[in-house]
Amino acid sequence: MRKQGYHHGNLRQALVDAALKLIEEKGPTGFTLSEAAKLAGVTPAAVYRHFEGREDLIAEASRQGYEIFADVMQYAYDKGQPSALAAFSATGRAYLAFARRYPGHYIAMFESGISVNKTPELAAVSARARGVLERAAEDLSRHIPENRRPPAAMFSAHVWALSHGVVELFARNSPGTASPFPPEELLESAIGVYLRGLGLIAPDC
Amino acid sequence: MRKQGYHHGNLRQALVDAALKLIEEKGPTGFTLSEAAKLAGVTPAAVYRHFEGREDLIAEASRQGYEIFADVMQYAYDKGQPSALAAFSATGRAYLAFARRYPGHYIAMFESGISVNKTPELAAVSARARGVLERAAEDLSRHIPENRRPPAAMFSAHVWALSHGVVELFARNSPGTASPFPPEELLESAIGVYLRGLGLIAPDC
DNA sequence: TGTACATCAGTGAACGCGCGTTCACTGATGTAC
DNA sequence: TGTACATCAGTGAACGCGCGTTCACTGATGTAC
Repeated sequence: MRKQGYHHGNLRQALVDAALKLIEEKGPTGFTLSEAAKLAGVTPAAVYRHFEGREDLIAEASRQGYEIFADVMQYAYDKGQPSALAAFSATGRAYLAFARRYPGHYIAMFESGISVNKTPELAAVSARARGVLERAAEDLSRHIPENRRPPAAMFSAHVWALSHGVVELFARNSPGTASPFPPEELLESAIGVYLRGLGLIAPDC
Repeated sequence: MRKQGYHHGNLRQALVDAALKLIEEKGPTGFTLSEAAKLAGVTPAAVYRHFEGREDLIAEASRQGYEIFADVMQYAYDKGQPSALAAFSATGRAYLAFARRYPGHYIAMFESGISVNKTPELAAVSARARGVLERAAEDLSRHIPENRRPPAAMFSAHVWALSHGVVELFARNSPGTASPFPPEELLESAIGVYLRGLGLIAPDC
């Protein structure tokens, strides 16, 4: 995607990529329109040919992140089938894997302060992602005796929160809160204990 | 703490309070030195009589937060004694309660990007807080048969991550990720399932 | 194939703004005698 | 109790900076004939 003359060729995506890189490096705070433009080899004013402004650019970065995120979760879910348990665990792992592989997207999605309701497209794709995890939870909840089955939405919220917490606290170098365990192990073991608590896997293994 | 004349009386703390209020309202991004000074009824330059600069002010806000946080956790732990289980659950609940009651502090501590190693005092008090949760986890882990007991540090990391995730995703109005459950219930139920998974509470109740 | 022209995607200069920080200053306070 | 003076905690003006955004412009591209 090198700029070669007056016209860039694919400036829109180049700007998104630049934004993602900057967000990853400096956080959503550190990201500036001007710097993203510079990184893409273009004048700040050029950005306005493709986006309404700074917020709009971040929103697009976030949208692309949710798109990947939803795909990744869906893929993990499908791969775990037909075992509801395997599908559920896989989506949890996929969450963490996504956060580690696409940190810029992750930050744009969850830490940039952009509301998921900023645009209809963003709302739709984030709903799709949440939907996958909720479906996995629902499948799983059918294996629990009906009378003491907690709502599936609660399941998925639990795992979502757990995954997000692990990412924020332990998968970043962030607030010095180093853990003696790698995040993957932490999440895996937590989900293991959790599923045992639901009576979905054998008590000792 | 009203300013009455040329001298303020307690400007240092007034600035911290102003910073906390602004951080709570606008996030760590939205917080500016100048605005905090204005809120305290003082010229931006006056801030430099009490702090080295913007970062230093945030660090102090964070430090005060950790101080309260550690106290709250300690109190919860003590109150749960002598039951290791009660003490452990109480610290988890205390985490969430703190986040809800002191949102400005919480954000300064965990979302402002200030490293816990910024100053020795900050490092010390954050270690104290973490220590309480780790001790609660250790007490609890003694009730698990030794041969299949996971490390206590892992426990506490799990609960810490879960609590943080619940706060970030569901206890804020933030990224439109509304949940049909109140955060307290979410955390309580998740910890319940988790403890059941550890075999520490009865399978069905 | 060649020319005229519309459309598009960039430029570059300029803007107003609020930021963090500095500096010499001055008003208020407290202490020594 | 009163005066002189050191210390302290503020002021207010100024700075340089980089930001997001606007505007009239111009160079490149593609299409019609």
